[in-house]
Amino acid sequence: MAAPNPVDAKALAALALFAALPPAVAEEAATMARARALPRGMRIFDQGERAGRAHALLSGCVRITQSGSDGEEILVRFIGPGEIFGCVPVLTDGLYPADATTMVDSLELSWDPADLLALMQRHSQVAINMVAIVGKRLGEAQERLREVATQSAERRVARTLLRLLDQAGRQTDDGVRIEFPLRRKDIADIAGTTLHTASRFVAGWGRQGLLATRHHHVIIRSPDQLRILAEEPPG
Amino acid sequence: MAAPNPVDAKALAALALFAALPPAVAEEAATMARARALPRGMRIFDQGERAGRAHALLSGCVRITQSGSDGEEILVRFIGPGEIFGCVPVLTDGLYPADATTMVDSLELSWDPADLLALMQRHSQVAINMVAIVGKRLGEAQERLREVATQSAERRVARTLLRLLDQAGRQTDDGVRIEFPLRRKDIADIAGTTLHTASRFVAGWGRQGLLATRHHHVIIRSPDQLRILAEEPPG
DNA sequence: CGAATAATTTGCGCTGGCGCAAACTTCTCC
DNA sequence: GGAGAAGTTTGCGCCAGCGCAAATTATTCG
Repeated sequence: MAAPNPVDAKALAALALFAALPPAVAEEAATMARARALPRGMRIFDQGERAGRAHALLSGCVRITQSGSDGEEILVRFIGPGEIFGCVPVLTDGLYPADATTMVDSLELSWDPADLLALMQRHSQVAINMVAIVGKRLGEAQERLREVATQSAERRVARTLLRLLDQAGRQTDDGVRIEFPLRRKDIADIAGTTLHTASRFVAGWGRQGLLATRHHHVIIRSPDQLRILAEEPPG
Repeated sequence: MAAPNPVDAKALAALALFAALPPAVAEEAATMARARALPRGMRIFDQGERAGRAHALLSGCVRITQSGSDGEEILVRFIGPGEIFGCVPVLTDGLYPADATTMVDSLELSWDPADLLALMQRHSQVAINMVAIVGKRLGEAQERLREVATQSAERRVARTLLRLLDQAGRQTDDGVRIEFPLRRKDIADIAGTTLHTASRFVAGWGRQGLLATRHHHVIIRSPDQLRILAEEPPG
């Protein structure tokens, strides 16, 4: 299952974690990394499990979910190509805080926690980049928190789609397509509502020609209309 | 308003940011730091403002709030002694993501962003400590997110009090006292509900002798009872 | 291509908790 | 100590959106 080294150092340089660093560092990281091809639907790690590896995604996409003791879950975030995941516990309590599952066939790199830590110690810029990455996610989480606590379900669903558009939107001749396979349940879990409520809004917007769904992919035809729904109180 | 240097290096060593570091580094940070005494109710920085300083709290307490374009706000977190705040934007977009206000007379340290950045570059452990701090907060934010999205208001209010108890609880002969001055509105803003709803629950628990409020301080008489409410579906 | 399966849509009733408003209590400051 | 301000409690009505359940449609696979 594990591909042997050498891992391509150029692929590493594309990670935000290694931005603004000399190529030598990326090569150093490459020698310590392990590459793996992961089939669709594969569980990469489980919430609460000992963090045995720190991960980065080269291609594909990974769903990070967190579930409580009562079984209720939320979708914490989607990981796209070039993003890291499961790296924070290396520096905290050593336990993965969430589940990670591939949504399509994917290619990941991973490191032994001790190796990554050593790399960060040798090259402070790597650690600094990581603060920036984690800090950005913290800001996003706090913004979502405010939205879930104060805004209507409709606005939240609209904002969810807009955010995904930003993260993984690609122009097609039909509109902007979100490059993650999205079920209604996924949208609901990000927006913090139920499958049924999310479906009602998305179906309504589909009827208005604002967006369309094909093969579990959402295509936004008029982002501006959606933006209005996301900003404005219901009208 | 600004006290002149020297800043006490021993005070710095108490910050989580400088944990596991030789005293020399704390002294280096001390020479760059500026100390200020802040009166109660003072706005330290505003959301969206250019991040002119990175902050740490020596004593007192600071409330971090985030508000949206519509004026709705949430209480992101309380900062207690030894915690840093307003440090992440140093490494990201350079804009404070929230408001910070003192809740009591407080003492803060602050650095020029460039100085803190240079310090992190020279001493990777400082940057690594910061990843740990920010990562821990990210985990907490995601947990709150799940709670707001899936649990009843009652459970969330109960959990809010328990979390504050953890962060700033001190045993007294009357029960465990939360060392932050807390209005009902604060509790509501953390729990993600309204003043009225939060008040109903807290008042009810007060009537049952589970807790008491005096001088804007909450005293929990039986944390265990509260814990049951936080865990169990309403019954 | 068609059957089996999975996902989505939609109707309907119900309720948690929000919003408003008013009474009451507690702090603050002169 | 008393007037005023600030914070809290509580009653009441209402509705967004959850939960259940069933029909419909899309997707997968033999």
